[in-house]
Amino acid sequence: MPLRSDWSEDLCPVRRGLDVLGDPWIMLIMREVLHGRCRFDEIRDSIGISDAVLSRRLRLLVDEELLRKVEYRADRRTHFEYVATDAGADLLPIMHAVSIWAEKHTRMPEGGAHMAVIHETCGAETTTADVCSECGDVLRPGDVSWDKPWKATRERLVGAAQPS
Amino acid sequence: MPLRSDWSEDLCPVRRGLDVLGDPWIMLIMREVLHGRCRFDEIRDSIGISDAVLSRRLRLLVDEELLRKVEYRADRRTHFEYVATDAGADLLPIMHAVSIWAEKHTRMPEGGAHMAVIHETCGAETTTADVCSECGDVLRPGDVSWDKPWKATRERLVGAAQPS
DNA sequence: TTCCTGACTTTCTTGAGGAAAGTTGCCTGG
DNA sequence: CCAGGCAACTTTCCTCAAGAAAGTCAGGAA
Repeated sequence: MPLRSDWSEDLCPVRRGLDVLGDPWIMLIMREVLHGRCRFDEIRDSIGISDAVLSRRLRLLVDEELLRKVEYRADRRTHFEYVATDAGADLLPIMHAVSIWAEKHTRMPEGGAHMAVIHETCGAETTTADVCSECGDVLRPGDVSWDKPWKATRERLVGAAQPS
Repeated sequence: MPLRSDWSEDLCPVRRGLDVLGDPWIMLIMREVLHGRCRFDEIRDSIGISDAVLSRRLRLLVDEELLRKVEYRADRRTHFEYVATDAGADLLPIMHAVSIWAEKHTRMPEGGAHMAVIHETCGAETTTADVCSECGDVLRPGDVSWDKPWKATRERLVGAAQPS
């Protein structure tokens, strides 16, 4: 439904999933939100998307209930931010799977390094997508950090917002 | 590199992965190949892609070494078929992750049903993406069947071709 | 020789992507 | 009280990809 063909009525779940996820920006936007970068300009600047496209994608993601748009007040101004719903937070295994695949099968560019996914609950690095390879627990955004040596950061992800 | 922006030099593996996988057709084509539908016209007819786009995508997938194009003779004619490389076969966890997500978070259309992924090695259905939730083995295409009740099929996937 | 088929390539129109500039409403400083 | 910023979009314009349909080409088959 979002871009070209509408596959939301397809019987095969892979196709129904790709109806939403088969766009390169969707996953990047969701990744930023799960990293706590939730404002329009933060997302735009960190992934390098044009205003027009970001605006369209955010509307789509709210329609599809992967994000929820909420107002909040900071420094005496009203801002908007986009927070993940349960459906949005559940994209984490797909991101892990993509990341595992890319580390194995794409060429690591100059200055790159291995990105470790740390399951903070048990402290170990996990090498599988949806359950921790060390302790077997389901991986949820709030329990996981992404360690990016090339940026010298280790960021704990943020999970789904509680439904208001 | 494939469509619009080139993200193949990005330091983040998620972005490098999406450089190739962030297109709805790529995953569908690879799914057909892993199901043993390897010829141009088989792929076209089963996923409903236009000739021009399929041709471009197949060239891309061969360039990126997810597929290999091979000649074979059948019924006294020479045909071409596209077979998965190791990198192509390793997309399986991503497909599983997409399918698990879609079954949980998209509306099941009229006439649909749950698609079970069966790990034939142990005989159980697996509910995780990359290792069998029952026995813990790594899931490889040759050991997995997709059971689609709405088509009354249970197809064993085909793995990577041996490098020639 | 002509027909058919597999595997594309070409043509054409519509619509999405990307860059840049314009818009709107809230808020602050002078 | 007015000018200026800023956040969050929307508009405009140009180029290029998607999708539909028709054309191409080579190897058998009738």
